[in-house]
Amino acid sequence: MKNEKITQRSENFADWYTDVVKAARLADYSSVKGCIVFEPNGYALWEKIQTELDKMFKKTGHENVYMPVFIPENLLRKEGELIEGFAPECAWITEGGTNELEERLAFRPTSETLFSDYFSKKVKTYRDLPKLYNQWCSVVRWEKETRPFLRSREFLWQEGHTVHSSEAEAKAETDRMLDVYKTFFEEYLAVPVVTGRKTEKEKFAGAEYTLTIEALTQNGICLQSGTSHYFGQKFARAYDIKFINKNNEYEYCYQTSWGVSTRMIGALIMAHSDDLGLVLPPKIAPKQVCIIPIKNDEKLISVCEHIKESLDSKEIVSYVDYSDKSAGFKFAEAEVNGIPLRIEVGPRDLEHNKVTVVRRDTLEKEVVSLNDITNVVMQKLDKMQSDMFLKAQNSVKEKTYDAKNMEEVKEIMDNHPGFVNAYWCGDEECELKMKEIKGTKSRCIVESSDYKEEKCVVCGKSAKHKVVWGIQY
RNA sequence: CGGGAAGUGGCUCAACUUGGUAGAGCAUUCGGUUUGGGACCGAGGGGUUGCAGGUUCAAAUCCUGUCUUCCCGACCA
Repeated sequence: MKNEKITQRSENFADWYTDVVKAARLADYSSVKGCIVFEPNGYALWEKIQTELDKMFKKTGHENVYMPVFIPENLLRKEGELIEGFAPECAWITEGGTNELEERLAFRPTSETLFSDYFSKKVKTYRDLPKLYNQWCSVVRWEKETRPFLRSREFLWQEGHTVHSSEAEAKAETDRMLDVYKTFFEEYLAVPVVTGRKTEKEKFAGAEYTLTIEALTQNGICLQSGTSHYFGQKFARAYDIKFINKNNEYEYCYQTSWGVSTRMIGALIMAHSDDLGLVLPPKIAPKQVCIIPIKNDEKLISVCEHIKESLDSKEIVSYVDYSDKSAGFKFAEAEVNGIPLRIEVGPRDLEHNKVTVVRRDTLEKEVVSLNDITNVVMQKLDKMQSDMFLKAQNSVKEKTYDAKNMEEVKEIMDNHPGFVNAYWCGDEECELKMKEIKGTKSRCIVESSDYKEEKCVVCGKSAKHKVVWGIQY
């Protein structure tokens, strides 16, 4: 079995990725440079991700809001580090209708400024705090090199923005949301992640610190998949967000923001999919089971429909493939689209009151009794979800290395890239030297202390941090 | 932004070197036979060759510009 439309991973991983995106009809290129069309399969996946994440946000006390897509230039410029970080990739509107604008408007690259402006009007006393908001929207960043889902000029995401009355509470929020992301990635997407703090060089423009979750692709490339930022009082000072505390004194608020984007669809594809196409974990697959009548025969179709009804009653999302294509075509179609389970209903099995169930991840076939089908499906979906996570976890373990010096780092990155654990002195110069090895960057600081025994992998001086390094997409 | 490659029916490509009626496979539509790994036979439809200029009796083909995409690099939360 081989899908002729898909380049094999061993041949060219980058081509394989775009082939899977197209063959599974997740997205296609549009006529707008650097922007993709989300096709029904891709958008359904995003909707499923949204639904599950949104539940988690609501459970942790967040409310959804919506801010404008435009940001007036002066508002964007109030916080110096932010604009410095984002200015090179802002898109600007200079005309409205037939008139040139007095002040140009940026398409939001991120909404800290709008939220801060809003908070400054709404927050008066400690009783107004905290405010825990989230918005689902798209943002625009004028990227030079783009790839479907991984980096595009307009992309969909969620950005949480919260404002608190104490440092401790805001920091706890930053940790909590990183944790929500980690849980979501591991339990729903079945994608293992490494978590930690970004270095000064890699942190979000305007943040005091940035926490991150980092995923790894099958070919050992790192994907920054979600970030949670602690702002301290930086934006509060720039946008004048003050409240009266319990001592009847004015105090600047403490803020956070956190976001994940459609890039996680890229992470999902690169973690699980294979040479036959998309592979989706059952908990995030918009369609979990495909029921295929081998022939276009009334009797077979009626059995298919009975199976679907029974699965419906257990809230398993299934569909019957009614198309008049050949059986082989339908099998291949379900595979390329990453439907977790396929049920083949044909006369041969049906003589013994049985059907064939096939798992997408392992392609394992099992002939099961029609009476047990719903239970078998539920068990298999559960098993598949946990197997996929374990498999991905093993794959990350295999691609995680320790390095003591630059030669070791170079050997790893040249031959079999992945996560590299190495100690670091904290000096940006050393970080830049690492970059000379195939663009290796710090992914995150996993633990810090003033090490005496451990030496910086670059300069050999005493280390301050244990850092995970990698090549990024 | 630098280097490289490419844009021709919906898709993949041929014809370009040497200018002269745009062609194939897949997809699609209709009819029939099929259906347990991408079915087969027959008949049809569909292209002002990315766009804009120029050269020429004549341009998919030569020239200029422009847009888009892909790969490598730089940049990038």
